[in-house]
Amino acid sequence: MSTSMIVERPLATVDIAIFAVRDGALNVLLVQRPKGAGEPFPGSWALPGGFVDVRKDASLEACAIRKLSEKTGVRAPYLEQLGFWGGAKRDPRGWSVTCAYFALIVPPESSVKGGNAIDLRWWPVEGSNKPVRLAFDHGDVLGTALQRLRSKVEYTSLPAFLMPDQFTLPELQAVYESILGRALDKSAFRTRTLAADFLEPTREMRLGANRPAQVYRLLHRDLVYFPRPFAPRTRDK
Amino acid sequence: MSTSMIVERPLATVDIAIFAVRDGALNVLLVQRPKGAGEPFPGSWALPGGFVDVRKDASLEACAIRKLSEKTGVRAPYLEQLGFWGGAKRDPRGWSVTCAYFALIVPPESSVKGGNAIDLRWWPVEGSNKPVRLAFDHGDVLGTALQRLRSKVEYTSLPAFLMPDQFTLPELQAVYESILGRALDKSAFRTRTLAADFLEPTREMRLGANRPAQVYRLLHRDLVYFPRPFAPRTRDK
DNA sequence: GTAATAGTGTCTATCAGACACTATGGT
DNA sequence: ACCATAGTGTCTGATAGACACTATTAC
Repeated sequence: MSTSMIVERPLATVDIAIFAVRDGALNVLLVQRPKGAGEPFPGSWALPGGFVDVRKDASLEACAIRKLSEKTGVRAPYLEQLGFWGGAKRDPRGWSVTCAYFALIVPPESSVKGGNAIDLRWWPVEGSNKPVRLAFDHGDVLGTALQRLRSKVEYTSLPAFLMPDQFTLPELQAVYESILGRALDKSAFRTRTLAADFLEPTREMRLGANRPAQVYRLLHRDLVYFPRPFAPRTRDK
Repeated sequence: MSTSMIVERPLATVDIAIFAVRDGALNVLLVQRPKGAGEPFPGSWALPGGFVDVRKDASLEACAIRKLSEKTGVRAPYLEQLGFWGGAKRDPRGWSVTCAYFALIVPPESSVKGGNAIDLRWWPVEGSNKPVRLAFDHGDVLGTALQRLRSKVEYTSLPAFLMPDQFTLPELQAVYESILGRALDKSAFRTRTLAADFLEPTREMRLGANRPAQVYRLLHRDLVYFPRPFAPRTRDK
């Protein structure tokens, strides 16, 4: 049971499924694997991430925040644990464990070139399709992340973290609808959202070719759970 | 970015929060740390677990199932991922990651001595108190496990996995109530539980000093989500 | 019968969905 | 005035909690 018994340690990586809304559609950020000799899955797309650096990183979360900041420049994302995947076969280099995170960000205005990242690309998550065949078991990881996202959208304020600082209720509703893939009733949406008490009206109104909309901002950065999920449609006439 | 760059790998462990109901109360299984020289937290109680064995274990889940079987003899527990904890400071032996699982079992009739485990003990989880000061950051892990358990009890069939093969509805309700720490309405409980369609009546009745109760068994081993959580009390007169 | 618990029926408060209605800007 | 979208009011169906009621056994 002592450390000396441990002959071999698994590889340890951190990977992040980073989501953002671009042009009204949910996107995930992927990175292309290097093509050097001995690299696993050369040229394939993968979730951003990599080995834990036991010198630089004080914790797994610090590691995730570092990687996310390196790739996107975003410093305060919504970040939660997604899960872990570990086994002998998932990485040809050996027994490996990945601790996967789930991040929601507001996409940086410039392209996502916070660092040296030219092999970085946003991929739309259309329907339930995976963007491409991903490296390692990242297809599973991304699938789990999408499941988590869609499930939490039913009963939490998650999509609020995909919004810019200022937004209107119809804009927020559109994001809910685009992730859920179905329309929601305006009245019910407004009632439950405002009752959940995580939005604060600003003094501004969003002007357009119609009646202006109240602009809101987040009151705090906590995830709020609604008392019930959106009900499945009852009257289907 | 290649493997050769990795000078040091973190330690990788798997730990399991194993819960069971004993004498009507929720218990967690803990193991006492060995007292040998160089051992971290000698004599402290900890969650069962230990290093991943890259020779024996095909995956993290296989590792968890192996450890659980070694400690309890139970082969088909309810098992889900709980989360991961990793950092430089949590284990004095070095930068370490633990992948923590969450298991619900029916306590073996004999004491929990499936293996060589004499330093193994069930601890009641009274109120929200931790049983003792635990080794490593296992207090945090156990706290998270309890939170998860209590939260899921509000809106899933989780407690069914703490029941023996055959049980009655009042028995199941008692388990819900003991985990939640509050009474539930009998009628509402029956309606929602039976509507969720994961119980199958057997031909047996549980006899006692009163009207016999229908005995049920699980229809399948999937976790069922109720459409809503138990509502907070509305009429509090 | 009495005690005790299992199980049912009924009422009501709540609330989300449906949907029609009003409000308010641009053009 | 007309359009388009923001925002509100009202009805209704579904359902969980409350709680009283009935059912069935042991004694």
